[in-house]
Amino acid sequence: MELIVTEKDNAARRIADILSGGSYDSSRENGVNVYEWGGKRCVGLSGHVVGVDFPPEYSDWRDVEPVELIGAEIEKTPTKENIVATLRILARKATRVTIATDYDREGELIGKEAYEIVRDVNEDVPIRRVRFSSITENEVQNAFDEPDDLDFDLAAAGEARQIIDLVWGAALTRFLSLSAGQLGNDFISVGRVQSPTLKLIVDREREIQAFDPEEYWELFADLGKTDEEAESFEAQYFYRDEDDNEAERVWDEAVAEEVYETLSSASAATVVDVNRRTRTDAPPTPFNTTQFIRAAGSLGYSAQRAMSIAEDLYTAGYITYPRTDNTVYPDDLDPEALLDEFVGHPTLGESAESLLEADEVVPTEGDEETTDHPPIHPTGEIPSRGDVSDDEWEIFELVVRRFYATVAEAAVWEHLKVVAEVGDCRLKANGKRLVEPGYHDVYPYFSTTENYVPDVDEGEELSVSDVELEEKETQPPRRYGQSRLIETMEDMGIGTKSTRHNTLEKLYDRGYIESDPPRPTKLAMAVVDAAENYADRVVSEEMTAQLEADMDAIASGDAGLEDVTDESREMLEAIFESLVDSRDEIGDHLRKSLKDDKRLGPCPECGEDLLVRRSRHGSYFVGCDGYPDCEYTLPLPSTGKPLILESECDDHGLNEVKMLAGRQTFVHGCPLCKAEEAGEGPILGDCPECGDSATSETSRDEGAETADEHGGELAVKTLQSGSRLVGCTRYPDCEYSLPLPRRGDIEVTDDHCDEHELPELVIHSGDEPWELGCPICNYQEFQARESDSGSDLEALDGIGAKTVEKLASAGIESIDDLTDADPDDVAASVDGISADRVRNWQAEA
DNA sequence: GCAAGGTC
Repeated sequence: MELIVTEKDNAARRIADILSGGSYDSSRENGVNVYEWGGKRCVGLSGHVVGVDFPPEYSDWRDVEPVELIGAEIEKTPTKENIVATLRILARKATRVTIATDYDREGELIGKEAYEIVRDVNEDVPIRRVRFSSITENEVQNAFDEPDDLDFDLAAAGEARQIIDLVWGAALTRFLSLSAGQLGNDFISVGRVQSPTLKLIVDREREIQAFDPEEYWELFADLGKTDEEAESFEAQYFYRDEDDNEAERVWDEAVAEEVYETLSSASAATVVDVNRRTRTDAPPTPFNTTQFIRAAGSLGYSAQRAMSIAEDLYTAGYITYPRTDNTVYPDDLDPEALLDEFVGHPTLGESAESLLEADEVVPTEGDEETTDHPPIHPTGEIPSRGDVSDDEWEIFELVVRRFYATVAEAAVWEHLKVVAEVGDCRLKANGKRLVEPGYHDVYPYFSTTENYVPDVDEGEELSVSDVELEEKETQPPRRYGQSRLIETMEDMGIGTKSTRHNTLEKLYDRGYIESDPPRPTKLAMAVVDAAENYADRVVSEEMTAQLEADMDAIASGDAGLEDVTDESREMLEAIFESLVDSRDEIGDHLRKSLKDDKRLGPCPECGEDLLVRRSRHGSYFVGCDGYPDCEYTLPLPSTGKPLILESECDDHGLNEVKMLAGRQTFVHGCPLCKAEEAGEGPILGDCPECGDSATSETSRDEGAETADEHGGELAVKTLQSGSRLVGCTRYPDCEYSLPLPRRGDIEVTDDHCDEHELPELVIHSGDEPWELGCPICNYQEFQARESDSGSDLEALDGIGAKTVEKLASAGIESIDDLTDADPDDVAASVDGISADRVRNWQAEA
């Protein structure tokens, strides 16, 4: 039996299909698909099925000096047990094994991993390697006709990367985490790819912080043809700077005022130059992963989300493999045949038909041509609108239309630049018009906004109106968005098409960046600081550049794996020599930054810092750094993850808080203001659900360093809406609440309810005070009455059982009846109810 | 519980 091993299941199935002429059988072994035909079996791995790690005796971070990891042995262990097991079973019976993993460096290493598993159970079986650049009939048949051997040097290059990444990453991650005492979930990570990416974000933030805005002025005027009623158009003042370049910004206010005077007092401007030119706007190149992420980003998708949708569309067979660097369609892609698949489709058909009308369909090409996967394009399989979600459809359509665009005509713009003179001041207007929409017709994702400037002749007089002098400030550089970061990573050569979006996600998870576009936390700044000072290499792109060069040397046989990894280990040893002496200093800085990220401002009770903390249950709250001496706390909303904003509350000097919860994200504001607005009134007694006297089993967590240790109490609260209730002081962790009437002053009496140990309440409104009694008893009675009368009218202020009866006599049995009724009619037919009272109820309803 | 790289 011949065993064929591919990198993934999908490739295994397609190769089986090609080699068997469609006549393969499939079965499942340990949850792994095996395709079988005429004495051959084909099985797909799932990328790497073994991983590198240190032996178990190194696994306790506190027991091992991080520097010891540098010289530690490294083991390879199966990470996908079921696949490894299946491979072993099949390999025992095999008389020949063919490795058909992806045609790239990592594919060679994955192939070698399969090779070693096979060799382990079958010493003699011949093992060969086939390489093909895309899974098509021709390529695959040719590859199998001319098999080759595994390239062990190329695989070794990949292994060197694994070792260097693990040793540097693990040793430095553990060192920083230990120095700051951050063990467990909140460890502080460092790595060859993540750290330079983080530095990129931090460097930009430093520029922003150091930015000193400068004032400048810009001047605009509307110009119009005097002889007709054509629309006027906006023109901007400019001058020639020292380098004879056109400049629009005026840095001197006096000069700006002078120009303003000249323009305002002018009655006409003379056209001194008219410049017309056409510009071809070439259609975009085929999608690689990065450009796909960028396009999806402009539709509002995060990098991670875009990739996840693309993976789903790929698995379902609608688009090709989404992880690719390739921007050149392979020879075997027939664009016309692919366009044909869309002909007649209700929304995508028309564009395809128009493209097929061209004499020749020639796709664009990008700069990068690789051999493993084609650029992302539709397969020709089209989902029904109901088969996929709206987001999936939007991404699918984007991929389809990008393919359309790559085979469409260029667009043509006509630019018209007009320069007019007023005295010695010059004004210019840039008009543009899309004369040939070209690919924009089939790819509507780029802006095609035109700017109107009419035809004018040199020497023509134009009217001048609406002269404006605008005072502006230079702006700091903009933060990188997710897609810009991924593009920059690609330019720097760090990460791969498959990992760059995950790296960003990792930075979010580690608490290094927040929000979108991502902003670095104080912790991130401190980590980059520390790395720059002591391990500059790990935050630089050179580490990757050097690694790439070393890997090339290994692959070409000019260097051995050991030479490269030994040298790398020596460099890391040298770094650790200076690092260990500064352990405390580094740890202090990291700890301080971690606290800065959580700090809101001074505690109103003791003056220490108020910090955002997390309870054992995962909910967030504000607690005092002086705990346990100071037990001051404030609640935070239960939805979302708090983000501390730069803005401060004027009253309390606390930073405002935003709650990040996807689309439900909202600004909560100053938590102390919120607590005051919530108007916590007098404390009535223990909360029956979470109070100290509550007998609930889930109420306590021993040793939790949070306000949760104190039982909740019931207080009278006034919400922002103005409605009042009796609620728990531990809200939002405890949502216990009791209703209170909307109007009237609440008196808390000294009498207590025997059953609930709460004070009796009296409501003062109008002439006679109303004894509400214990709020729990009151609520229970209310519920009982409501279930008796079955009417929702009692929910309204001042409607009790008696009023319900009265209203029923007038045919009003529900809130709906009441809102439909005429207040005067009701007052006329029901004794003791005024029209005004009815109007109040209607307003309330 | 560390990295980065595959893949789902």
